[in-house]
Amino acid sequence: MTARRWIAHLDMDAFYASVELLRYPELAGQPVVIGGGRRHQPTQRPDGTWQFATLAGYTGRGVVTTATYAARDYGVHSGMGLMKAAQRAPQAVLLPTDFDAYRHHSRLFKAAVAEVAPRIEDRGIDEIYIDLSEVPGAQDSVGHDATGGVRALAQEIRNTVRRATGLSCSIGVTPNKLLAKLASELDKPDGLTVLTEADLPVRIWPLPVRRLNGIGPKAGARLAALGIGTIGELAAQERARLVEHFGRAYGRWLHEAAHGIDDRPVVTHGEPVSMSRETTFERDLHAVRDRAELTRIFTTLAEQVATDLQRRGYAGRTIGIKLRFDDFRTVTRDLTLPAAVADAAAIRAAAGRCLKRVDLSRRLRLLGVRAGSLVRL
DNA sequence: TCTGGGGTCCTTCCGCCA
DNA sequence: TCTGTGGCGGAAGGACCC
Repeated sequence: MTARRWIAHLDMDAFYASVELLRYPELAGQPVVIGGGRRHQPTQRPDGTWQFATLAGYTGRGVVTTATYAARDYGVHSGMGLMKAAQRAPQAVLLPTDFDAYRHHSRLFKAAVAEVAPRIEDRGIDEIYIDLSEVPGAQDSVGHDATGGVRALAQEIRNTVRRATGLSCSIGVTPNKLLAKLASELDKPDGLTVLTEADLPVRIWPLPVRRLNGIGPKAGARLAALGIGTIGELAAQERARLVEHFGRAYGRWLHEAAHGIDDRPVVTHGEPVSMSRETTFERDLHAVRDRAELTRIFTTLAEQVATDLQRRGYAGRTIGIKLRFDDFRTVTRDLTLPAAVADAAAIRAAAGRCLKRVDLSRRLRLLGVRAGSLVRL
């Protein structure tokens, strides 16, 4: 009897907002939106209670990073412009993002999971994949339930995360990463879903294709134009038809994904590929009229990239810039150097050479600096 | 009143070279 | 020498994700 492969996907529930609720428990149950700039910091009244900003009257270019479930009930969701969110839920509390706090709690929950199951793949600040296949107990049956052992293990992980952080998470446990990612969303928040291949037709096929990790807005729209809305409808397609419309690699992937096939391993270590800093201006800037301000921002970005590289012990051989114009068109320029660099002056100089290759007659809304082709120092 | 910031990966094109 | 082919690195853009 060969061991069954069990992959878990763990997703923290409304992570940023939930971390903020640890700090401000009086906001529990209220619509709260995280996003925007440094202003809108809560201020403490003389009696010790907090005065919070609300979305009402918000002006600026920020977007919603996370919203509590109460705020989502008003139709507010991440990625939405804060101005639009303010129309839908003017009474919602607005809190600025505090990445240091989220990183701290991210480390806490990942360390807690590692105590139970050490084979973890990092997928950003609030989610991970966990290979449970070889964790003691995962292959055990409980009564006639062949998934009983792994279910108990996943429940133990959820309890451990809650003990370590006070936060809830949702877990999906399935034979692979693709299905685990889908499963973790089926009973969110604070849910646990275990699926096998046999559950595919009933639990997965009714879902819209957009729920598949790897089908975004573009592919979703193209599939819709072909009359394919659900994962089941995608699974019913001839592979050749999908290859014909989407190319060999992506067409095959679509076909396999719809049938729940995914052999990707859980990758427990990874080297960074690039490091970048970018900023959207409060108002659009012109290369000539706002030259001094742009120069200052450009230099700061180069310094930030240099600091990030040095702190983490890397140098970059390819330096690049990113510009976004007032019409939202984005261009990039790269320059590969003879040797990798990590100091601000060299990055600034290479980025400056990139900038000379761009037509700057339109006003700019964003500027970014990037280091790629990283090498360890 | 549109549309953040930090990433990864893939495709395409182009020049260079064998 | 002419033409073709194929590999490869670099550059640019795009799709997608958290």
